[in-house]
Amino acid sequence: MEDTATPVSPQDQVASPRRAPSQQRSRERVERMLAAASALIAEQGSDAMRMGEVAERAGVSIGSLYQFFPDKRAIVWALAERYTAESQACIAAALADVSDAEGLGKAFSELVDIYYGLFLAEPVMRDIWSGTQADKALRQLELADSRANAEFLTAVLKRLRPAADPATLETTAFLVWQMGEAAMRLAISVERQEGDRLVAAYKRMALRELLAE
Amino acid sequence: MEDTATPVSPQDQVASPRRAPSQQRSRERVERMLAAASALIAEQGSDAMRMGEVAERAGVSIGSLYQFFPDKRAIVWALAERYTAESQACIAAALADVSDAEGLGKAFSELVDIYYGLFLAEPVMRDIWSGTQADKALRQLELADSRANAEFLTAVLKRLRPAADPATLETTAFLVWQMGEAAMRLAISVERQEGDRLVAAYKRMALRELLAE
DNA sequence: TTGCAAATGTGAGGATTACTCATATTCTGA
DNA sequence: TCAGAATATGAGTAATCCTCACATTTGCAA
Repeated sequence: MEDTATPVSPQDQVASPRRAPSQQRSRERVERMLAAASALIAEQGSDAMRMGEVAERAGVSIGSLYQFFPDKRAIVWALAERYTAESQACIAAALADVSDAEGLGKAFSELVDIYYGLFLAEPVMRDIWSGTQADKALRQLELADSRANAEFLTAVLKRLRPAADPATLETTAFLVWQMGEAAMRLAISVERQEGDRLVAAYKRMALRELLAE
Repeated sequence: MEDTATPVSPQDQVASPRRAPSQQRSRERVERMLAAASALIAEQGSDAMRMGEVAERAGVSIGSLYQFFPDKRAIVWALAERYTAESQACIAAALADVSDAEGLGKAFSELVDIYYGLFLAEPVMRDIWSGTQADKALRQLELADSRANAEFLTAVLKRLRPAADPATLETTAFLVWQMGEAAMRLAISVERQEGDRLVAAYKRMALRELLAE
């Protein structure tokens, strides 16, 4: 008795700028809007962020905000996109020239530390990735990002274990990466000391899996 | 000023019934409210659930709803609490008499299958645990639940590996359990086939960790 | 039974907030 | 120079959570 599934329900749609700023003036204003949003998220969390407050702090009208962002989530999404783009390059570089088990262990361990440090230090990043499960657009972005990152890991695994089934390696890499993100979220939501222990435990667990044959 | 002492910080406080129903009549009505909420969540998700709609479907006024639930999240929380209470007993039973590695492997594998099946079959459970990251009260409930479940696992590990450091075993069990919940959420958000593979990969990974020395 | 306090029931309306739109202003290119 | 595109504005709209003053029902002691 269900309706025929619509290909894309409005809720799932990824929000993109309603109109790309083409003039220098508007580009600067959009930057101010994002900066204001970022500051407010750091202070209160994205849920408590009010559109009127973003506009006021950016020194623009509420109408201007909606000129470039179709809705509230689009602003958060735009910020999230920047983080993923930045981190992706970093991850690619760290894993690019890994060629043996020892190298993987070292690179992976460092990556986890960097990520954990980022989560601890960047309230905006923390907030955005916490809300990730609830917001479908964000969830899709995170999944896409995670798949991309997992591919770097898959590439390394294929070099280290050429005999293994490629599909299995892909699944393993994707799972390990996602578990890492979940471990980070968990770690930052408990006491710092326990968080550290959990991250360390994750490292051991992940490496055991990555290096198993 | 208020005589009713409510020593609570509004944001983080776990929402409990504003007033426990003491008469038979009101208990039945509260049940109807929860049933209506459950149905609506199954249909549209808890985010799209409207308080007015819950009241209407339960055949009560909006005021009655707020007589027993301080806010919208409290309804979701009440439903979540039931699921956790139910599943906890099931988990305790499954792990209670595990005494060797083989038994753990079997019991754990079955538990994962049951959980995965539940997530796939129960839209309400799926929805509630998806929103878990965003809602602090829900997150706390899930953490508490997870710790409780991890304790059963810890007890088993202590029996199997009496020489190991207890604190390490506790961390391992908690992490493995949380990773399991994350794996479930991941698995149900991708294609069924990939989800199955991810759950299988999680099983291998978790068991390798649990049975390692 | 009767009376009364406590428990419960009600729904119009207050308050907040995301978002729109008619209109005004600024910019760009020919 | 000037038409039209891009941008800016903010009062107003709509949706929705939740309150509150008042009505009704229930439990129970006299």
